[in-house]
Amino acid sequence: MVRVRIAPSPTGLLHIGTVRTALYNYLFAKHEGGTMILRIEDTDKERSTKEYEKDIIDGLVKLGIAGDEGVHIPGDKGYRQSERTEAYTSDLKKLLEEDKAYYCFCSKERLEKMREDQTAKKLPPRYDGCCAGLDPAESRKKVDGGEKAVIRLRIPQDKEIKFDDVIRGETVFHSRELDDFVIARAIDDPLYNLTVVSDDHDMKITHVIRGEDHISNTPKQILIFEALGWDYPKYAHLPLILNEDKSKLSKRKNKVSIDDYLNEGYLPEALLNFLALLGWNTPDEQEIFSMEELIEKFTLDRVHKGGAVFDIKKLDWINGEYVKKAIKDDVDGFYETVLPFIDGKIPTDDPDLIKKILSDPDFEGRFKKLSEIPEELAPLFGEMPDYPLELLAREKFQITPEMLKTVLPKAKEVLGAVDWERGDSSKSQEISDKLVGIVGELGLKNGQVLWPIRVALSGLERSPNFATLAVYLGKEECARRLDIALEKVV
RNA sequence: GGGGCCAUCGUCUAGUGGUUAGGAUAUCAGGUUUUCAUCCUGACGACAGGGGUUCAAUUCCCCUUGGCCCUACCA
Repeated sequence: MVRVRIAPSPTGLLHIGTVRTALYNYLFAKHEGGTMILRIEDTDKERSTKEYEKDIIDGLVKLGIAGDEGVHIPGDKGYRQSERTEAYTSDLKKLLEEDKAYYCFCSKERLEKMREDQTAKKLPPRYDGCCAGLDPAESRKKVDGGEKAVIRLRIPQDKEIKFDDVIRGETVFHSRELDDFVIARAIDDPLYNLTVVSDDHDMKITHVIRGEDHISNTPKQILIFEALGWDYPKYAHLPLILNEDKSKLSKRKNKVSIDDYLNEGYLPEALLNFLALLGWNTPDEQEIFSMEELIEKFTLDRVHKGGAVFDIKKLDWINGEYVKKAIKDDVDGFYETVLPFIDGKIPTDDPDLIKKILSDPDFEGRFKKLSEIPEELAPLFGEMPDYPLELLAREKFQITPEMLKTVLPKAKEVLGAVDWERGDSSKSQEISDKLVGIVGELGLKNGQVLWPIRVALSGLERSPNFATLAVYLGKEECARRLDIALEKVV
């Protein structure tokens, strides 16, 4: 039975990289019919906060990769490391009793200086084993007497540590490259490598799927597993997500918090689809996948080894595809998700009108992100921006003010002859035909008629086309805007 | 410095001991009875370098180079 975990530490908002790792764990677990555990790694009391923890859990639930039946979250069947101190203490005691670990009384200052010296001599910075030879009973007495001491793992002298990475194949480290690293600040204050091992064992994790940046932690953790006499899980190290300059994705160079993307109007499914493709794909040419398809098709053997640059342009494209699909499939649901983005910017007293606009073919593809919607819809609501006569009498189309004096009233007359309810797109063709008819009637060119009409209706250099504008502006507003244009001419 | 990982268009990637090295995105150009957007068509664009192995290497091996990760009493 496959059992995986996603183990974020609550020291920041939910990170894109965490989401990708969570997604791969989720897809793997679901594909294999296994379970996934959400474990909050909050042993660093200085940096961990409840706010971040909440943001992470809520975010994963919101994205749909935690909180359902197969994925346990803290309070449910998930875990919080801060609540497992007894387990760690008991493991630490065992290691101490069996002399697999020892107390170290070295001061931070001494260690720091030692590291500096080693670095200066171009030696690898390693613990010198100063306290390794201390009598355990003596050390114990000193600690009981209140003296401060960290706990270090005793590393085997000359040993190869091998593991078969599911994604990378056999990976070998030599124990000589490691030093007796600290596994706890105190008997009741464990550090990362110890807690991970303790948790992964107690939680019966079968596969550890995590970022490549943990490869070098793996031999350390394996050594702890062995010291404790436990089998260790299978490891799968995922390629990193990269900044444009190929360095590890960082908030200095990119937006990394998932909230930023959600707030900008990227859809959760689009985000997940995009993230899934960063380091994994299918041999066919499919790029858009539903969650069901991802679960069905996801396998670790198709995960890449090389890191992938986070390309926001591609995300925009994928999001655009999802937006189009969402409008076609369920415009009511889409309107609900759009509401927070347009509220206060576009009148929302007539939801049906907005839904019609969103569904209009002329609006297809006009927004890739929900945050772009208010701006795109603005020409249809409220007051137009003021614009100069030159915009109306565009030189490019050889439009003269004299032409406008006949075209604009003609347009008003033609539109006056058509009856339509604001938003009745079935009249779009008729409106269009009538306005295009002016072209032949006055013996002008398309641009000489249609451009000024469109500008008059929108006040903008760029906008949806004249018929679309007319339909959604409504008859009265069209007349009013044509009058405004006419005033500029006379 | 040490250790580890990685290497196909700008980016995400497919792929094979013999292919016109494929797709997507981005960019550019043309078209879609006005603009913008969409859409369609087209163009541009890659096997890091050097050695081997082989009749034949982008593909297998080695080296170099380059990039990245780790090198905490963070996770």
